[in-house]
Amino acid sequence: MPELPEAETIVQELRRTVPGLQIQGLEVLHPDLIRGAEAAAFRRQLLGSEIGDVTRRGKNIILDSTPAGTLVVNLGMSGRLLLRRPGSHDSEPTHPGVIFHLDHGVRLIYHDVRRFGRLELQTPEGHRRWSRTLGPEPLSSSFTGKRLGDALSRSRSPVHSWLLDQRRVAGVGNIYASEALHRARIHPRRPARSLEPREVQALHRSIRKVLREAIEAKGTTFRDYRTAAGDTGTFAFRLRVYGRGGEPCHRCRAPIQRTILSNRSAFLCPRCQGEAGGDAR
DNA sequence: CGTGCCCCCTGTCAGC
DNA sequence: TGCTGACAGGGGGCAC
Repeated sequence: MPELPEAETIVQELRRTVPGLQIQGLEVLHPDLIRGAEAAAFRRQLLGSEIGDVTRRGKNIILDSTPAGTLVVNLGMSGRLLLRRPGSHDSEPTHPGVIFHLDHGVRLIYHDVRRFGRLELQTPEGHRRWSRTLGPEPLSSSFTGKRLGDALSRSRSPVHSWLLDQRRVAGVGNIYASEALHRARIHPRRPARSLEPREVQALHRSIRKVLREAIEAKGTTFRDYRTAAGDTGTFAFRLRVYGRGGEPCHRCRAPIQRTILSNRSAFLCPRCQGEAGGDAR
């Protein structure tokens, strides 16, 4: 569910509150959410630690905690990281998984209906190793059109599936893959290596643009995603293809199609995104 | 190694 | 009013 813009939104909100707070209590209500260690060890190491910087890698939320290590939170499909201050009038979450009790009565609640999400405490060395398995950050200056083109040229996968692979580019998921390909006018089934140089450049630009715009809108809420404050993101109103099967393309009015690629839905405009390639229009 | 498919889990909604 | 099946922002594991 949550992709880079949703994780980034949560990080920005957490940064305003949690750095400097100590973990006074920790409830692990669903031990199956804890990766890489027993829930008891996870809890023991984090108790008493102080949360430092909050950052992001791809779709993952990273909380430095001293001396425990690096806490990596992946939200899966339905995960939320909710911040609750004492005296909050918000209703209690229905599916809490892990609750961090911080200083001053502040609670950080990991909430997840489907429990596809994961929390993992990593050592500095383990964290570096894990980070190296992910592709470049698409909003960083090191993510260039040339680098994208080189990587695409080594794969026969449909470009939509390629974009979902976190080892290629970190942070793009099903919504923004469909959106970026529509903006770049590339059919999602095109083999990655078949893209022309100008199509690679268009895709590079559209990935960065759609991610930036979605961050500005605090992400896309379809059903489960919420910001740390519990708000919905507003980018759903600005989606051009995702979730719009049968509705007219905003550009050419042709009906948007839904198709299946490696068991995930991909949305496209069959007229704007010709399967044969950029020259076939 | 790269690629495709199944599965993890719960909730919601459309169709009968 | 149920029941059943399809589907949902992700990703790990396994077979080929």
